Amino acid sequence: MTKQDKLTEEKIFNAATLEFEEKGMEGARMQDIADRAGINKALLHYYFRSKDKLFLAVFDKLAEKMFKKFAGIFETDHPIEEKMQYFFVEHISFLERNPMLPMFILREINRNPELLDKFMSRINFSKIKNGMSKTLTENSISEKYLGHILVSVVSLSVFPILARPIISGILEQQDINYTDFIQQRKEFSPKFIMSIIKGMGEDIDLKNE
Amino acid sequence: MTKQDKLTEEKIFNAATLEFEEKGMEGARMQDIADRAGINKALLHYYFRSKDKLFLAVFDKLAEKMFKKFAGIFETDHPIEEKMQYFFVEHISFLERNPMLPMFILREINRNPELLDKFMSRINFSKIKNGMSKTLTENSISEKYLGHILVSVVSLSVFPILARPIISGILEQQDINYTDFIQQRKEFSPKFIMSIIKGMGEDIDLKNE
DNA sequence: GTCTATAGAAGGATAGAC
DNA sequence: GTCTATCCTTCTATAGAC
Repeated sequence: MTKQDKLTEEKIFNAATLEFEEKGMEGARMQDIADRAGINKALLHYYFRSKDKLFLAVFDKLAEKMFKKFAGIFETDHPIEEKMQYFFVEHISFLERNPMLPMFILREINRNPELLDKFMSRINFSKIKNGMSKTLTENSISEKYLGHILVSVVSLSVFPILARPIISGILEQQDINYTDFIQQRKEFSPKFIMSIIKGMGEDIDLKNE
Repeated sequence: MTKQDKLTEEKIFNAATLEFEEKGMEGARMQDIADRAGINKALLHYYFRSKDKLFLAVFDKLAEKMFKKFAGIFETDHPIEEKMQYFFVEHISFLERNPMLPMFILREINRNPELLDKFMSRINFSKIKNGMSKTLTENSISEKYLGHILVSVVSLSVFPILARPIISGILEQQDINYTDFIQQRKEFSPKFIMSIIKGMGEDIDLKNE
């Protein structure tokens, strides 16, 4: 493979990534990808054979990107409070730079459930699990609540990005800026999670049974 | 309009609702809608003129459905704790019966931002705002945190439904059933929100400034 | 490796008979 | 009001020249 090949393939792949991420498999057009890459439609097929194969390559890269960033943040060895502060700042900042990523992943898995396997193979859940279970023990919370804490963490960071247009629309009615709102959430969300964990420790119904 | 007209139009509309909700504007096929309604493609155009008009009618109905259920739950006049318990049970149960609804709304607004206006016109935010601001005052929390509480509430109820395939996949690895998990969330989520509100009241950084 | 031209399939929309 | 047949556009994919 020559230098020129690599360059063209990369141009195509990057163009396809932008196009698929924004419009999804069903909305993306091979012509638009070619235009974005500054080449011509036939070349797409020369390098990737079909739209489906091109899409799968893009999905795989974006699935890895989504999870790599996510898991990496959890791997630190700090106390839970700092870990949460670090997580929300880093993860929400990441999502601000990649605002289409969560919608892309969820939309495409919803469209074609077979993609879930591809996505799951990118996930190494044990790392996250290990990083968190110590924290739970310290707060005398049963491990069976790990899932509920993690889902809450991800909900609080991802949903406000997913629902940006709607949230933005409602905030505007109150003269609040969406971007400002998101900055505030980087600070508030870890406090919210700490409150939840603290509440779990106190609530007899949620404590070790 | 005869009785037969009404019946056919209804059959078409219901079939279209199922089809659009599941596959979205770009994934839905007029042929599939016709098949589902047990009639033929030409009749779709006779009643709704175009795919776009049919889609808009469906979107409008589903936007109303989504918000009606949502706001209605907030309108009760009970103390915050009961209100939250009621909200999560009712809203998550609603989403279990309509698991595609949140993805549909978010996907379509993301695809075509013009739909946001249509959606916003279905929202009467002041009702919710009034219902909640009394609660905030009682807990000596500034009204400027209303948005953060509401977004957190919706995040916790909607995201676990949106991300069902992924969450389900991860839970399976731990031998946990997704449906059981969701039942638990009906009980836990209001506790989480109460912890957050309580934490706000105690946290000097989040208190009235 | 890259282009132009075009084949071929799919899907939305309409004409016209009943 | 409902159907069959068909048009027309759009889009993926390939053939073939350079």
